[in-house]
Amino acid sequence: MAFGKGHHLHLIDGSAFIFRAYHALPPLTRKSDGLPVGAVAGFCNMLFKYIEDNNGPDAPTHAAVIFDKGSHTFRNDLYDLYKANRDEMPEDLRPQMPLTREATRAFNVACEEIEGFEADDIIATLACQARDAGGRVTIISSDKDLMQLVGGGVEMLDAMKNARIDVEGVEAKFGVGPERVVDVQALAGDSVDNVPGAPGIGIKTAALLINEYGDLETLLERAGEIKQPKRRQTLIDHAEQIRISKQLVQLDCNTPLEFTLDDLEVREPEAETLLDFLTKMEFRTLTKRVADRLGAEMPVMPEPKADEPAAVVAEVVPFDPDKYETVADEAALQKWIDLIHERGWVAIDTETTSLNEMRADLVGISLAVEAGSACYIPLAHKAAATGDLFGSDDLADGQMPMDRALEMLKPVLEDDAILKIGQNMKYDAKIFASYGIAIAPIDDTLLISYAQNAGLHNHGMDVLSERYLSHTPIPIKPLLGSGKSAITFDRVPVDKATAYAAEDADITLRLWQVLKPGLHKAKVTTVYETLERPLVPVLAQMERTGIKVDRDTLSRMSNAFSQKMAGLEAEIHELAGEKFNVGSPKQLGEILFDKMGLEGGKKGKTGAWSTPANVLEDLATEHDLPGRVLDWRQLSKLKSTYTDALQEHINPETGRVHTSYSIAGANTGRLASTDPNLQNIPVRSEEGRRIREAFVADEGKVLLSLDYSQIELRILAHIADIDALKQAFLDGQDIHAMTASEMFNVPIEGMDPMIRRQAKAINFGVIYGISGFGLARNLRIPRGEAQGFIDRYFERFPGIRAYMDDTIAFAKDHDFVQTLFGRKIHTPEINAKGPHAGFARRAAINAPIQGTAADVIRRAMIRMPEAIADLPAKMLLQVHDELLFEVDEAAVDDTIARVKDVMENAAMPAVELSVPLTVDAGQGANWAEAH
DNA sequence: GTACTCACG
DNA sequence: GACGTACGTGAGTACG
Repeated sequence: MAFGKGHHLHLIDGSAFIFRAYHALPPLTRKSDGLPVGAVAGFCNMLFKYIEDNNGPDAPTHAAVIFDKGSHTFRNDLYDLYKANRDEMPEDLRPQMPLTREATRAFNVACEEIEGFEADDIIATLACQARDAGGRVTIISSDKDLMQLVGGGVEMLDAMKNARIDVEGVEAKFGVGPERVVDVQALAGDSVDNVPGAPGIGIKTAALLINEYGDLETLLERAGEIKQPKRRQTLIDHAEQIRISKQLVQLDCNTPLEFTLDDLEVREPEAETLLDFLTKMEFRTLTKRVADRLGAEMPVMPEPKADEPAAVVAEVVPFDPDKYETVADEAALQKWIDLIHERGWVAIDTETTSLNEMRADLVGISLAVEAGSACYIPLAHKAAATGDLFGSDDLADGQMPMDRALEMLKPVLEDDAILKIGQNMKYDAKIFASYGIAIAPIDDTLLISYAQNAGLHNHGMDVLSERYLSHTPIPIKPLLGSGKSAITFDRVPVDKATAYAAEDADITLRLWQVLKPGLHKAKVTTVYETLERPLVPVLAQMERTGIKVDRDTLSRMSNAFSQKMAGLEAEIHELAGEKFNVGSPKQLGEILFDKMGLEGGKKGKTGAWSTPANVLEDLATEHDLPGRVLDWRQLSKLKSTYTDALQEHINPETGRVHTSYSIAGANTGRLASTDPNLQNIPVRSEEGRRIREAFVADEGKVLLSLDYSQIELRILAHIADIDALKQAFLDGQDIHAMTASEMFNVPIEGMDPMIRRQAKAINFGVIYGISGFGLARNLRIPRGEAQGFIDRYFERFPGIRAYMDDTIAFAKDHDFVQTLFGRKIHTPEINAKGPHAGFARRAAINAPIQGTAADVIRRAMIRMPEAIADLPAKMLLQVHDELLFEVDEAAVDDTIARVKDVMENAAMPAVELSVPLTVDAGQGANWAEAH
């Protein structure tokens, strides 16, 4: 029966499948000969999934995969720049192209291509024919160029989002119906295909115009009527270019075909042909799945040799918790250790009783050696006791002794030839360190993602799994519960623990397979290998060392603060004439602005009064109350955040505070310190500064603080290449005084401190992406005056303006900015419109400077352990431009010399800065003295 | 959970 | 012409 009513044609955009497969998978190769087959593997998986998903009641009666063929088409004759901006096809993809055709035929799906025609035109022609014959059509593609075909029984299916696109979908995308899509595209152009369109007109404006004038021809004829002068002129000037653009985007429904719709009838795959092909490609898992599906026997496949790592499994293996093994005895563990030796790598994850590594006890270890192949080794799970709400303290059955397991694993974990892969390896490294195991070498999926994707998204396992594996990990919450009833992992039943823990290792391994090749593609391999990965053992050691904090000092201060606060509170209530919660900005606002009627208050987005310090400072001239509140707030902050909270963080076993640094916390490359944050211990106010007296050196030792002097300004001077600034640094001048001297024509000798202060504010402002508003607020001067300063500054240092413009232009082009060491910081909002834009611009200006400084100190830290290995000195803390050490009194001078040398030369040899980096040193019995 | 406030570089 | 603005963090408290 000829194709007609009741028939349903599926047209698959083959190129789209290929490119998705290519980019989604790591560059896999065929084991036997190294032929690149990653895209073919992904293509086959997608095709197989498509076939499996389409055998229901709405199954297609006809189907074909359509490919492009030849690079020159009639569109190139119309416009020689058509698709001229396309990158060359990647080297390792080219040889896979014929294989995708072969794969399609092997699946017994019609495979069509015509020399000199784009797939889109063949699809258009077939869709028109099928529609005219009264049948239905589904185009499987997300290419917006094909949207013009939708309607009259033709729909699209975006396989990636699994979303059907009908007429309404097209209208949502283009703002017009399918029949006017080409008109909109002709106006808007298309940067992907290099279709010029009308400059300055995008989809939104194009749809607006087409809807107003009906169609493109009418619009062009009546262009003179358009009100907006710029738009009118654009359309008049570029009418011809727009008409050509329309021809470029208009699909051709009259492609000469050498086959008919009836040739595309759906056929069952032939088992032998298909399995032969898959076997030839050496797709083990897919071959197995296809064999199962077709009821055929699994063909014999060449086994990977035992003495070399197996090929990365190319196929997408489904997640299946039932497949994970619980390892309960030595024999089972030995089997896994053998597998690890065969592979040369293993993904590993530890389960413990606490997120705080210093207090955590090991509960179990999970391992994964290939996608879908993972195990969990329970080691300290507690038995569930009947009738006892709190469970038993006895160990559960079916676990091997922890000592024995660690004894067996230690040689593997410390084996130079075996790569240990983890997600946030610093955590696991610290756990293992507490059991005397120095895990190395390592890879860390969190850091691999950070190196290539900083600024785009977070790098936690949940996010990465969703994003790169389309898989939602088993949540931990249901296992542990929350709040008071929460249990620790050792109380989780072993079977549930296995499903959860082994999956984590499995996910980690798959993430590594997907993400690791991306380092090279993004050209950040060096960043990862010199700035991220080596930091893991360094920070692990620093965190485990911790810093001694004197509880009595904190406790005494806390009591003193309490008393002062009580006095202030009474005064405040007296002044207010009523009692209220001084700590509530909402209540305070009501007292100040509603009751007392003071001016100058602003409300936040919740409608409550906002009472930040700067507002209270202004009000303090009017009334006594705001000043008291400011004093109270300072004490409250110091007490709650520092003197009280810090005591909670003193580890009872070590008597020290062990912060945790997140390597991937800040987008710019800075570290972030948590639990507690030791990077924001007070220093600016005299009262707060005394908190630092509680950070002390152990007996017989001294604290050393070494910090970079003006590192960000030096880096700015280098990057922006400002001769005057560079010279000032070379001469060892006071940089703020020099700036003031240049700007205000005053001599450096005997300079008014106010002038210098203003110059200093400007220097900082420059680093932050200065604005008149921001500077005005900071210096508390009128906005116009601040703007005058900025103008004068740029006049005097034109290179700074050039640097800013260049940086923003670079960010707009690339969607990222870079540090001197190649670290990429993505700026996804840089091309956004509206209030985000200014924000993104300033962040883009700041990121290379802040990031380069962060890179420098990272390099210093990574070199430090070796540099001070023979000294009785330990590195304790990092505070962005400062490193804190604890050292025997006798070795103070040696340590200072050694550390200074490492820090001042940290940029070299990778980068030779044109300004010197200088480091100041201080020492004392506590941090207040040392700083 | 979000908003506000404030500590640091 | 109006709007909203210094960059990067973490944490404690109030409040719905």
